[in-house]
Amino acid sequence: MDTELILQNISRHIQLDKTEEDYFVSLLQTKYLKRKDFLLKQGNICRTENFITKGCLRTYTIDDNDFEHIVMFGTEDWWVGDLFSFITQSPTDFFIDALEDTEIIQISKANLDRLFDRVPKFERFFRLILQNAFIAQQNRINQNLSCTAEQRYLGFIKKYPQLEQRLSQKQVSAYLGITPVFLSMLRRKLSRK
Amino acid sequence: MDTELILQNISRHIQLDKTEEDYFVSLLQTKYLKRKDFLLKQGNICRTENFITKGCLRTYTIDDNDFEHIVMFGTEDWWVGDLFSFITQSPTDFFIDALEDTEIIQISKANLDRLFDRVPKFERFFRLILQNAFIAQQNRINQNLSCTAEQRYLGFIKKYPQLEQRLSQKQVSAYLGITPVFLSMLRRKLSRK
DNA sequence: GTGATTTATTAAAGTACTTTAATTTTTATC
DNA sequence: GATAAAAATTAAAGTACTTTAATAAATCAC
Repeated sequence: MDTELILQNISRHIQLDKTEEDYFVSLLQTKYLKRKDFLLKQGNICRTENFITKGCLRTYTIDDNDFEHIVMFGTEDWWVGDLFSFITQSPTDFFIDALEDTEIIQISKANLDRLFDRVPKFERFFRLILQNAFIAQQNRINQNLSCTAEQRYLGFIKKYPQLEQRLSQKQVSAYLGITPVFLSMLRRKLSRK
Repeated sequence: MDTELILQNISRHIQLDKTEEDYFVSLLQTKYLKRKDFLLKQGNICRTENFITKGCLRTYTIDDNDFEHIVMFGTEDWWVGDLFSFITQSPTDFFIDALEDTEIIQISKANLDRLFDRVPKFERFFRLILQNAFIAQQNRINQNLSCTAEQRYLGFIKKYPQLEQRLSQKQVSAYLGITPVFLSMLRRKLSRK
């Protein structure tokens, strides 16, 4: 297993000694997803936290009219999963699938609980991860409230320039909360400027 | 200081012995806000986490056109503050003010850091608080993406029936992301049904 | 309690965004 | 490499929501 990226991710927040590092690594599993494979489906229980080492995932819902709404993207160096389902071990509302062939490192609920007991520093690590995610979400809510679709699109490509290249406009529009048709119109308008 | 509510809030997540409880309480301060008083203004640094024992606060931004957008309300038994500013001790983007005369219990950044050191259980407590807030935000983002204003309004009054009674329609509309005029139209339409 | 200020209501006109549908372009599949 | 499938573009008509403005109702301040 290639654990370089995940250990680096962790070392940005907490320092581990060799024993702790080895113990942590012993709790991990690698998983490969082909494009369009599901990591999680609505109604399932989310049994792992997942760190992406390669590829791209999306977390989304499907509404009553069969429209998809993307709550978040995840790519290299990101953690994904449904926290609520994971913590409560209850069925999730979300779908998570792969937009590209993807490689993830997983830790199960039982192993994470053991990890918290044995290396309490990880409580801090997951708190910090969560804090960052919380802040990002808060900003997104604020932008949804205060910005037009055009402003949100510009904000998105500014914040995630490399990600936008990898996504189809359909995916971007499902994240911004507009139709693909309208995104196409926006892009034309912007390119004429 | 009346610490009954805050200790009860904490005991829902972690168990403290008498010494820990006393130590925690020794780090707290009470503050009173009159209606319209500010707890935090854009550009200030958020220096405390705040637990509401009485009253009601709102966290909001003001956009370029002077419109207010409410990111969250807080009332009895809720924690409020700007986490990003608090953690990084950098200037906040948010305003927090009182919609009613309000009583809060505060803990400063320095005291919270001491608390984490001395009673590490509190790391867990704040992680759990944060998890709940994260999940609530995720649901809100999803609803913003997938629901009409009418559906969001109905969802809001269903989720916070008692809170809606205490708020003006102007505040509710600033939370839903619509104009007060349109909310008034929605309410009329719904009442005719 | 009275006047001043803020909030809510209503209507009419305007705009941002959606829907539908037809065509073109790109990507996936065998 | 040919065919099928999915994504992007464009235009035209429709709808959800905003803006403005005028009036009424509720709340605030002295």
